Amino acid sequence: MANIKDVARLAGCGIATVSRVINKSGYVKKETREKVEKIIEELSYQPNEIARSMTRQKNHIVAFILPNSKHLFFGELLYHVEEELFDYGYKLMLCNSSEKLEKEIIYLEMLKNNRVDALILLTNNDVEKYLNKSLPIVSFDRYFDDVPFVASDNYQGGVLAAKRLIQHGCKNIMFIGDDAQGEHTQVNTDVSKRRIGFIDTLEKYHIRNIVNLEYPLKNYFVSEEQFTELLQPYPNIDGIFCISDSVAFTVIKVLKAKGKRVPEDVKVIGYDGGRTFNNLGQKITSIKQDPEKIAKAIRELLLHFDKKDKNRSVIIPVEISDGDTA
Amino acid sequence: MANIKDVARLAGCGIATVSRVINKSGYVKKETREKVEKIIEELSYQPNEIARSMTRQKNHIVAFILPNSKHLFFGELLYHVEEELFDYGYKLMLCNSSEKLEKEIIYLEMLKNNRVDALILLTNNDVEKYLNKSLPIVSFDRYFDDVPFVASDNYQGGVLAAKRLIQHGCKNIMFIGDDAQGEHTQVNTDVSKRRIGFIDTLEKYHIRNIVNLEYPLKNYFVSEEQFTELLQPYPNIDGIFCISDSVAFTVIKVLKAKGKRVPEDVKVIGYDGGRTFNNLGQKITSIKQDPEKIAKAIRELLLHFDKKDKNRSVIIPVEISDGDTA
DNA sequence: TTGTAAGCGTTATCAC
DNA sequence: GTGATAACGCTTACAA
Repeated sequence: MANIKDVARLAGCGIATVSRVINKSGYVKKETREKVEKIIEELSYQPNEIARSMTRQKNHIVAFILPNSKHLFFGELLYHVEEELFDYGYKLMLCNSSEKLEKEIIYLEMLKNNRVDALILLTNNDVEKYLNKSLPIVSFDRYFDDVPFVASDNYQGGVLAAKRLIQHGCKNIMFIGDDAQGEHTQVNTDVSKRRIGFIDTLEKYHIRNIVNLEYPLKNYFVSEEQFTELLQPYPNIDGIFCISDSVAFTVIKVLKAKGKRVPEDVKVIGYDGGRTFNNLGQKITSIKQDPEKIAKAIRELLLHFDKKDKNRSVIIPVEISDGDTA
Repeated sequence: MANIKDVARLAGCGIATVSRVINKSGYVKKETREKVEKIIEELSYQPNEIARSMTRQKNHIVAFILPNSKHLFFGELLYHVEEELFDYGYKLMLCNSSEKLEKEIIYLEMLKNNRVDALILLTNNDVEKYLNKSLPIVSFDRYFDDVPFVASDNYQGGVLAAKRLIQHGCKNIMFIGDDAQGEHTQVNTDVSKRRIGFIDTLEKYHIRNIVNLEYPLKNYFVSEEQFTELLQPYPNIDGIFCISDSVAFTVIKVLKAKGKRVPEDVKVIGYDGGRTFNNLGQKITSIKQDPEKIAKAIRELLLHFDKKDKNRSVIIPVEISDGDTA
């Protein structure tokens, strides 16, 4: 493969001049530039990015640490983040953590050695002390000291869900979901605002019968057995807001198994957007996050990183996605 | 950040010795090694991977070009591929093509400049002439000259689907799906064997009424309008095999809209595994690909790449995933 | 405007 | 066993 020396030699100039042409930096006489460009074309020369990274100590790569790419919402977010970065000349390194702190730590170390330019972090683990704060970092949905974050408007999501249930005449209302706790430790998350917005609104409308389940979920997941048991003491519930679509699905299944009709007897609202690729049955009513806007906000924060932004947060609006369950 | 020179200076030796210690290459006296290791520990020195890539002209990064990470099957495959590579010390660069030839070409160029070690290719476009064949490449489901590939056993998938329909008494059988054509050009794909295995088996069992729809799909997708029209001439169909779950969903919806019961009146089988995260309605009966095994096969082929393997292919078994539609 | 040369942080080749 | 030193391919002073 041709290198910068080859180009310089054939163009009859020094390598610095070639470099100037490539980078459009400094002065180069028009004739010289054209000559160099011609040679570059002929050799179909492309600068070696590793060498460039070497001098710059940067490599135009952004790492994205997230639990996995299998869950629909993550897969979508990942897709849009990649598109955004691509448009701005950055590449994406995919770091699935499977929610394991251990794997996150290994990746965090690796990022240093690989001189990755920036990091997008989506985790429920407390990785605070492993974070290299001199790197641009943007977190999604989680608070870390001096790390700007993007979140969808979780509080408003709770408000919307509450209003919908109230509007549909629900009187005995339940919330189910924990506040996104990590593997080993608790971490501060914006997700807990779903609950807060929901409860606040119910109270504002003087709903008195509220069941607030803080059952610790794993991966926002609850099994049918668990929920059957959790529901046992509350036979009169007529409206449920779930912290995720995944939980909502379980909830609906259990309700049906108990002979309840959804939405006639009990209304159920999930969170994430009710996207399940081509559903054959009921479509869940859900609070919808917008992965494309989220991706855009993350990219902006990350690539125009400014120390002053360290405590900035960007909140992306949510909306209710109509389905068949509430 | 400490570098190899710092370590050498503090350990009172030359950088070559430090390098030997780091890489466990060549002879180093035990005492010296221990001294160096101590300093490395103290400085928490980690070699700069960019510099290593510079000398090696390799960077331990594997690029994965695929349409997107939003579709369930792709998201799963991506997940398992990342896990496999991680276990072997490689990082994954995610390259969403959105099926656009143009974006694939840009990525293919970039891979050269970044000296990516290897490439996993999942595309319906004919990128043959943009491929740098000196790089280890593994393709999924597509044939390119001198590029080994991994595919699930598409032929057997067709056989299984046929047998299931026959076994359930279907007499008037339809296949729907094209043979995975790209944006601009046709490309040879293993996916076409789904059709072949299916038809072969029907013929073997002397089924005479076969409707073979080769309607060109985009992204394995067919709209309800399109399929309504396609079905029109064949009111007696009682069994349908679809090239993907996505198509199967549309098919089932149209059938139901026409007053047909599934599976009582018409049996439908899809392809990919019937995974739709927590389905509330019918679960589709489907031919299931195993993304974990596929990922493993890809990794093996890629990391133990051997020129002799250029024409190798690895076929991963499929099985039928029981659902409610056939 | 342009070229020389000094890095960037490693690995690998040779002498010693 | 070990230490200079020359690559690797580029960017960027600095000098001319």
